[in-house]
Amino acid sequence: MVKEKRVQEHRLPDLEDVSGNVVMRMAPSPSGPLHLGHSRMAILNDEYVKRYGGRLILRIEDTNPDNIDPFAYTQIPRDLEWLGVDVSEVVIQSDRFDLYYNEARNLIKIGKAYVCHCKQQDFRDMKLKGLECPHRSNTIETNSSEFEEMIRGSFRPGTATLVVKTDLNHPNPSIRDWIAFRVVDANHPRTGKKYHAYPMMNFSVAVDDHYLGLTHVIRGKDHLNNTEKQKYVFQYNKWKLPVYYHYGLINIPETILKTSIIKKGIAEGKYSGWDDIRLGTLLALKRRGYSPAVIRRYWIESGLREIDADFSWEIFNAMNKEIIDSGAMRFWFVRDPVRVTVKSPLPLQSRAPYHPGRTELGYRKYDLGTEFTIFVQKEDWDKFDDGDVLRLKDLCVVVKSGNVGNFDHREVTKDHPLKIIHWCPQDSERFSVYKPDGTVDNGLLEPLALDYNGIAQFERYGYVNKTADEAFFLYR
RNA sequence: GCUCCGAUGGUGUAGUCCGGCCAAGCAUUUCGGCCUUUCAAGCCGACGACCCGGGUCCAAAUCCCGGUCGGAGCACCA
Repeated sequence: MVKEKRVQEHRLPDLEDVSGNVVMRMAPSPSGPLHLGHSRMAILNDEYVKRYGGRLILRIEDTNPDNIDPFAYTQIPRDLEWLGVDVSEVVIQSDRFDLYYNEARNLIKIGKAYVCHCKQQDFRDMKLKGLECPHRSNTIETNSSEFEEMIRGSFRPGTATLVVKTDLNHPNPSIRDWIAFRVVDANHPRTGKKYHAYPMMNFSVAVDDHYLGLTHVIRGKDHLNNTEKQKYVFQYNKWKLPVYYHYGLINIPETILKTSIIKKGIAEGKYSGWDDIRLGTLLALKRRGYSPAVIRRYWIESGLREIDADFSWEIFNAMNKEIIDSGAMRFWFVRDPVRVTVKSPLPLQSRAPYHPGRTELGYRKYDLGTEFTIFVQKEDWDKFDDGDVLRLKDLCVVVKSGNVGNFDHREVTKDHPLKIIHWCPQDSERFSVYKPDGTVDNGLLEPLALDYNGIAQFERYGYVNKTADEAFFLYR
């Protein structure tokens, strides 16, 4: 009697309160292209929209002009396309100032927002103590006219904010009266100096989430407090709340993700660009040869749970290998080469499959003659002493004698295993593999590989993404 | 400090809501074996976990209480 195996399928849990189609969103700020960390929200949202049907809105949150890279407006949609995320609609917050202003006016009218002129530090101190700021009790008329002045640009930055009233006794000080608008004097990449009063994220997000008709919101745990703040706007307007999910924080080790650091590095010439393979941007991952499918699979497997976890490159790479291996042609790349002369009584020909599991793809064949030059890795060759017998992969068995390998009739069998090393023919060309740790491996690449583009496996070396001139190391 | 959240093998997760089919599944790593003219891939097998202490119950990974540990937030950033 064999116990039936339980079949495991990694599937995201169902969403709550789904009636018909869902409307979801992802809301990156255009500070730069998307990186691995961002991809989680994109994939999760996309998966659910695909499951239930509905719409996925890309909302670009560009309400902080100091933190915008114009390149991001065009690159983010491209990153998403590469990920296979289907965006139904793109919304840019800097197009929607009028909406935010009107909603603010409304909040003022119902007595739920006021214009405050406190110094930043004073405002914070009073909140901490649960005290009311002197402007909190201003009349609706005063607040309305002062807000219009904020909009017109009558106030200098730091001298006026619009504050949403919540509860000064809220146990969490950060939830108490929070700032909804501030005065910004900056040149916005899209709107220039047209606007002076800028909405804060918590305000514009609440308004947009409502007007865009979101049914479900999935985002990181770092927004837990923001969600609480935003709920006040929904409550004051009697709007229906979306269902919120907050997934846990993922620590992605040994990876450079911070946009500010990357930007600085590019400016200083430390990195070649957003696609420098040392970075964790999607552009870099693409260049190294990762499949977008692995990113999707990894995040689906990680699920929606609120646990903080470490990102596992080990598992990520294993998943990617599974996806790419069958398409990865095998080639010989000889690092740190030494010249070896092979001598044989009869002409030799080598024959190595492009893929050992897919022999229908054919073989790499070289006619070599009776005495010819090959290159092997110094590290390999040095492991043998004169008189040692070894196998040159897919070629022949030789006996080492200095820098000569003499043909030998012995075979590799189960009872007599021989060490097998790879090699490349005389007319191989110099080739470099760039690694994500910033180092470069120089060597020789076999002629039949030179025109190949795409994911390859350099035998006994590792998987790489090869272009005409160079290759980027993926992993072993 | 305050508020909130979480805790399943080395790692990532399933199961927890509605207690029993869980002497805990899957993946990865490691180690064996098979196959193989790559230290690749594939196949087979093994090792390995319910944070601690109480409680409820016939029965707890699952419910309750208390600890411990970890994380996030506490900006005129998003």
